[in-house]
Amino acid sequence: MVFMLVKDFSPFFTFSSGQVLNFIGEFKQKPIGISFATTRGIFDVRFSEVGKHAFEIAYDYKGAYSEKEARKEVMEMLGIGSNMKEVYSRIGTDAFMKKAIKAFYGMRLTQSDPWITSVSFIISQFNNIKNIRNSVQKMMKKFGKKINDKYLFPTCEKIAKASKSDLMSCGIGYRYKYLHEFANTCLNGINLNSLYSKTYEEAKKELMQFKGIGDKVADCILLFGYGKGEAFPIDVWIKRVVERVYFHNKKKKISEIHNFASQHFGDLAGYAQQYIFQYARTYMHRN
DNA sequence: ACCCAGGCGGGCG
DNA sequence: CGCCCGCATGGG
Repeated sequence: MVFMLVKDFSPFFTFSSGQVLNFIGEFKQKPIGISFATTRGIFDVRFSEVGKHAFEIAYDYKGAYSEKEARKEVMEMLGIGSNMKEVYSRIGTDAFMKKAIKAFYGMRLTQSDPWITSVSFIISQFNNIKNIRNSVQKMMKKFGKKINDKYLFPTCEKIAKASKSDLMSCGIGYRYKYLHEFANTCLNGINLNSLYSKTYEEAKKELMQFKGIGDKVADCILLFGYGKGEAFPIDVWIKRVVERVYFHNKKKKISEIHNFASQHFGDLAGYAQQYIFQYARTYMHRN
């Protein structure tokens, strides 16, 4: 069992925000524990509140990780490597952002691995967060290796070789063809790890070659799977709010919103996006 | 019985 | 380019 103390952290906001879909267990206002499955192991994490926005984190793990790798994995998964004072001072540059930061203080950007993130966000299109999590859980149960009472996240080989009816039984619907093709290419063609060293633009271009990965899903993968902080996923909510708050409610093209995000938030655009998204979902309505 | 969900691909002008 | 349409499925 390993312990860490983390400040400016809210496990509840971090994990109820729809960045990570492969954790096990429900989140309540006072979270006590959570488990993550990767393709290599299971992490059990517990949180104890020790002060305002401060938590003691205890974790244990099983699987093919050295202690050092496990620690890095946990830090990435919880997003506890960032200096939030600095993040907030750089994205909190106007009244709206300050309000969003105050409302979700301690929400971190998390990072899972590229394969898990890609699968999750290919399923996410034209879907809702509850369904996405359900599908991910079903895939883990159906195709993941069982460790005690839990399941690993399935490897790309498992998904590539799954029968159509088995994969369809996870409730992924018409996205089956996207996921099937993606898994097969990951098995035989592209190595997802090769995108770490590419620039944001290059990596995005490559991801968007896949059917089922468009502008928004590619940005989610780059942000939540590769930690490329300048990615700014634009879904219907982000588009609406940015137009409303920053453009006097005028319609803007996706490319114009990307330009705005890049100029306004730079390499912290992804962080800004997460706060805008949560604030919009929680406190604003559709029109 | 409807309606909606962190979009995307394809077809059209 | 911009616009428009269909899309599997589960939950409210």
